[in-house]
Amino acid sequence: MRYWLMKSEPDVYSFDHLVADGETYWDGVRNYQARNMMRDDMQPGDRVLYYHSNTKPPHVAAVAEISRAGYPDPTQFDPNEKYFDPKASPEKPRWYVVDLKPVARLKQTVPLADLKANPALEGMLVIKKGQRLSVQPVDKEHFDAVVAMGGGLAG
DNA sequence: GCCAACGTTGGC
DNA sequence: GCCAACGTTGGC
Repeated sequence: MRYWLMKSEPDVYSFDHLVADGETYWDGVRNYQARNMMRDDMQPGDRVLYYHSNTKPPHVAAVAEISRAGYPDPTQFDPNEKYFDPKASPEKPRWYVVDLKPVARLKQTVPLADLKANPALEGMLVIKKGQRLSVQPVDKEHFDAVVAMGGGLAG
């Protein structure tokens, strides 16, 4: 099993929204590095730190789980979609999604500043300056440390 | 609102 | 194939 961090702007798609939906496909990723991870590396059962970006403060909010491995992003084929890609076709898809379902909130959210302040998280991608990848691999040790910083899983 | 970081595009 | 221009991300 692998561990990941996925960023979402809470105004766009918060963890609460995921809970309300029960499950979602993670559409709209248009970055090749992130695409490759979703297409090639993510497997059902993998655990995900659900990170809220572009909010004050940015923070890890919850844990989610991959519920379906990578498959072509349906939004790339639809001209009415924001994420339509004219260079993609069902025969030659460019972009991939995974399905995600909620596991649980952390008892307390963990702000980015706290992640940066924890020496045990040295090397974690999300705390690096200029790191914009919206899907990132996370070491198990780092994953467990972040969950512990959040007081464990709620409920 | 600013701007650093960085990925992508397109002219040459 | 280089690289300048441009667009986006996302913290601050």
